[in-house]
Amino acid sequence: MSTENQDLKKAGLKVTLPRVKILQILERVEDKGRHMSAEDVYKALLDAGDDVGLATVYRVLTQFESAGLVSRHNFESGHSVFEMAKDDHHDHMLCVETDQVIEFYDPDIEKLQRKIADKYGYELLEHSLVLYVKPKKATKK
Amino acid sequence: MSTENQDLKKAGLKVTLPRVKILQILERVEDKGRHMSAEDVYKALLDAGDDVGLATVYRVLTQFESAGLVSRHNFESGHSVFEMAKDDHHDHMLCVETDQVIEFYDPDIEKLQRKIADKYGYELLEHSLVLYVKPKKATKK
DNA sequence: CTAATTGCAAAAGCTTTGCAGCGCA
DNA sequence: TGCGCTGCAAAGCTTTTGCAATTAG
Repeated sequence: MSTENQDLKKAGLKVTLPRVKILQILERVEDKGRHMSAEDVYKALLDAGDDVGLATVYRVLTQFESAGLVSRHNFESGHSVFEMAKDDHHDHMLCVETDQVIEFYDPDIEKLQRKIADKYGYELLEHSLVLYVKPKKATKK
Repeated sequence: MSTENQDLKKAGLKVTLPRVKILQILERVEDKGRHMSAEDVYKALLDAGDDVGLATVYRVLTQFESAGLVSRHNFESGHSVFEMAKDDHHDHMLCVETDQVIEFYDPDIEKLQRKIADKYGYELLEHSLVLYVKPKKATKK
């Protein structure tokens, strides 16, 4: 049995066509450094010839999020984007020109954040850090 | 003439009751370490007996943002919150228990962010950093 | 006076929900 | 077979927009 199906079972979700397809789409796009909105996933399904309702896409993505299979982000206001959940924490860099998503982890930044919260008398629960970037100009020869 | 009115004129906006009132509300709440949504501002206006339409609140807040008078944030998904614009850049700490907003600036974090973007071949344009925190437990005597 | 502004209501995105029928286990 | 799942359409929220009436300068 495929990995996707095992993941679904483990999450207590029935192995249905919409769920499997959506997982595959998210996995495939993962390599390209892109995140998808519910609408994106929906269109990808239609393009692939799979007739899945938009409401189902939303429901499935929400279930996946609860199950810890995917993470939801709200980079741009107005809509959510999703990515396959990773085991390790990471922050995001978003290229405003190519829409590329780069994930990174910096222990120093993590440490500084805890220190700052502490300084103000708080305990850090979680954080959201997004860097908006553009490609560096090529250096002149 | 009041400061608000000068700010409005400078922004090329006519000095109208809704705009003055909204500015006042934002300034007043500024001291309490809170940010307001459009709906919050709208309710505050009604409470104060000022009959301003919700659409106007949205329009005015958007104009203020364009004019650089206020900043818009999208901490929680689903809606925007506003604060009076500050001259200096700062990030936010959000207490999940009291809804208090603490603003902070850490030069080391700023520097690290530029360094990380650079490492990946990008130039840092801007960033969004929000720390979600809760009050530290009181230390035992 | 006249262009800017406002209020109301309608409409537009994104997302959720109710319900009847379909399908996995 | 039975409960979970899906599709469709309708509804919910936040925010925007069209338009006629109002108002600041």
